[in-house]
Amino acid sequence: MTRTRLTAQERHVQLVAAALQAFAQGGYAGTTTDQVARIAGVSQPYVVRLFGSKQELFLATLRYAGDRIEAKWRAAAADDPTLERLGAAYEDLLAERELLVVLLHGYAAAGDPVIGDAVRDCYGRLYWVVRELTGADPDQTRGFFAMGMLITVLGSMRVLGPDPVPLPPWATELLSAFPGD
Amino acid sequence: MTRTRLTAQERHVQLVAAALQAFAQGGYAGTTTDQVARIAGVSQPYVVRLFGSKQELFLATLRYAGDRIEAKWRAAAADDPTLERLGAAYEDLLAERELLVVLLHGYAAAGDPVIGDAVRDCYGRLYWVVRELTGADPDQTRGFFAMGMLITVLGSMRVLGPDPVPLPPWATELLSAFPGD
DNA sequence: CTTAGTTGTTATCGACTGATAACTAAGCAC
DNA sequence: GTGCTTAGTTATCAGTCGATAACAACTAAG
Repeated sequence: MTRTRLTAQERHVQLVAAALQAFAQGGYAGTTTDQVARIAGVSQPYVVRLFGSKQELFLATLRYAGDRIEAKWRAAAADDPTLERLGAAYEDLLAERELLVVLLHGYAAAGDPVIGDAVRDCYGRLYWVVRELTGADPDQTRGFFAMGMLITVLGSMRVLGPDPVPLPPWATELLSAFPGD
Repeated sequence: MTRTRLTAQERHVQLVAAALQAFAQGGYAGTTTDQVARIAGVSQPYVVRLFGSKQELFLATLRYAGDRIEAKWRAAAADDPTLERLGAAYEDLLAERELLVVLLHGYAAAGDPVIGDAVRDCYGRLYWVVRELTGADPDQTRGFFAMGMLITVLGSMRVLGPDPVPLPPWATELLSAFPGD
């Protein structure tokens, strides 16, 4: 079987997808470029060369996650430009938990100046998108993002989303009146 | 100068404090036992031997952070057993950002089964404490934790708490109507 | 003083990891 | 088909890290 050669651009896309899986699982420091390479089926040095460094790959992955969330929200707003609709769209994203978890890793790792800048940019972008799409005032928007962070954390803890752990009592109670379920 | 010898118990306490600083900065995988040892002024192998493994040290640090938050809330509730009061107490904890950030690292790293169990236990404990102290219903409690997660993430991003980064416009707007400021 | 328990250190190792360099081969233009 | 560009590999390394083992030093009891 002859390997199919991809363009550098196609390989970039494929590697970011692989990195999303890997980084969501292990975080920035806890993931090796070799793990990403194996998922994508290429050699480890090639990953490093395509992105320049592991950090650049992580930043690209954060940007990708932000892009996906923005796109999801824009699609939802085209249907109904309300916070409720966007909230439902965000809950849908739990189906691809890696998207949210990799950003959570980014927030936690914001102590690193480079990652901090990237993650603040991402958050700010999403903030303006929500305001632009829904016209919600800052107070409502803050409440929206608060619930979003709770969903994100619960998703990361496997209490929400696919393949949840056996739910402890506190979790079932906390989620009992959850709009989306 | 002769080194002061501490009891193993005192050393444990001191090392958890050091680990809190270090793990908050770099996360679980991104922090070395040597960094923790240097902060505490002991040798790296001694840290490992006292806790058995790096993972045990991290778990001890998570428990400590949970304990501190619980204690803060109990003290606040003795003053006034309302969600508002506990929320103000939580914002006060931003002064010790490491406490919140190390837990955030824990949530993000919940993909590891051992850390996941620990972090779910911690979250559940805090959930019951809030309900017990304030008598709030699940719906109100969920809103409380949602705002708590937003505060935690913004604190980790250095947008809230001590030594903030120069605030981008989205951040000032998001915080404009913030109760605590 | 001596013996024993506890606190701590230095020495060392095997495994791992990101990165670099040198090399190979596929596709495309002419 | 020949030569150039681009995609991808193997080989290798210097640095790092958690862990283990062996040893040293302080303290207290009898």
